[in-house]
Amino acid sequence: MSVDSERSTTRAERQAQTRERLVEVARELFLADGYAGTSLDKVAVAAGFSKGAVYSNFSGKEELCMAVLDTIHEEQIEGVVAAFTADTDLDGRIDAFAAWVREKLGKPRWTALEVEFAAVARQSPWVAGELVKRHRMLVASSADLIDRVVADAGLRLDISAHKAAVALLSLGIGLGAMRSLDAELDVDVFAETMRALLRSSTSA
Amino acid sequence: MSVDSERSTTRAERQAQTRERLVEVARELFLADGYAGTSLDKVAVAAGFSKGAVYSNFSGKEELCMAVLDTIHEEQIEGVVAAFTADTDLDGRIDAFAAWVREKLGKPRWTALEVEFAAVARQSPWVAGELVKRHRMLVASSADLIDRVVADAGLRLDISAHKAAVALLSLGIGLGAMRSLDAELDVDVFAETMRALLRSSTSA
DNA sequence: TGTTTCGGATACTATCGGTATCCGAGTTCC
DNA sequence: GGAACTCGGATACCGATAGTATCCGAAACA
Repeated sequence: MSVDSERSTTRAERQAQTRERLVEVARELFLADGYAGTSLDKVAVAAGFSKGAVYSNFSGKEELCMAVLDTIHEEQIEGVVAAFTADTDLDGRIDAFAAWVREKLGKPRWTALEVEFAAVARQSPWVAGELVKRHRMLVASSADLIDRVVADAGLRLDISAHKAAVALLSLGIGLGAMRSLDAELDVDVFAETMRALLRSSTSA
Repeated sequence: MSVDSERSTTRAERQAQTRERLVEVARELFLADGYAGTSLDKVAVAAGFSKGAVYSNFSGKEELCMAVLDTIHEEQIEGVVAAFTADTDLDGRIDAFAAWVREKLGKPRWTALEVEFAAVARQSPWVAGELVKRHRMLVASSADLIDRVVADAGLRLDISAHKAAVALLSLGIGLGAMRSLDAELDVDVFAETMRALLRSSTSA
């Protein structure tokens, strides 16, 4: 346990920095070129390391990408919650959320990565398990959020909040996937469908 | 131009048979193990040929998979049209369609392949272009179908048939992708969302 | 200061998509 | 009917890349 105040970086800190830098660079490359299109060597070199650094910080490509996605998810959730807790009425909140969706699905590099990585799960039980965990968590939080927002507006959904959450997430994923293929696809479909879902609710 | 009635197979016929057999075997393997999980060598050997046979019938793995997907699409479209032209009222048709969706999304090997292959498009302009062509065709036919069915029932959608088609397709894709990860996912969400979309229509 | 630990580098292997080349049966033309 | 040619499919090879085995040197420790 050194007390050398000069060397500001202990070994663990250095490794943490390395890991962070790798995730940072990998995030850019994965988003730009996709999962398959990004080799670990490219990531390592772009970060100023060798492939060995990747493997001593992650079990492999899958875990690296999972770490990248986790940083992305954090930001996305933040954005959604912000939209839905905006200090207006339900319509205003839906508008804010729709705007967020439009922005995120408009440049769909993120959803494309998400979908591509989900495909990897087919070959990797570990990825499948981790994604299911995150997915269930996401559905549960979304359902909670929907419940709160709808109750806040004095309504009661005809469909369960859980099902609404699944529908909206699926729609977002599917729309993102299609949009990443076809740039001309109209993304406003999401907002309209959401309104249709919420319209089928009665005042509590 | 031989008139030998005994040799039933000319060279072109043989090649067509080879191609057909390759697609057939590839379809099984792609559906079972996914795109990435299926090597061309496996396909060739399982079909009783060598990799050379694949490359003299297809430009590569992508074209082979596209051929496989085309055979699948043909069957799927048939199923959907059958459901929606069943000789009952709108509710009955929706029920038939919902049942079809439940069956197809329940064992989601097909949607998983679809989504995985869509991810390939990111690295391949050719795949992207071909998929966009098919996708637009599918949206257009679906919109037509919806238009006819809704008009048949004496209704008028609030949302455009085109947008409804995009929404339903996206939802199906997204739900299929999620379902292929999480076997416990409730697929009936699709039917409920579809009803919510159609409920937001007024009698013409 | 000698010893141990371990993060990261280097060298190597295996897999797989794709290319170049070859062979021989089927086709054509005289 | 036989010589010349065509081309579907086989074989051998290349390049990229995920993953593994091993090594090195500096930090941590006693």
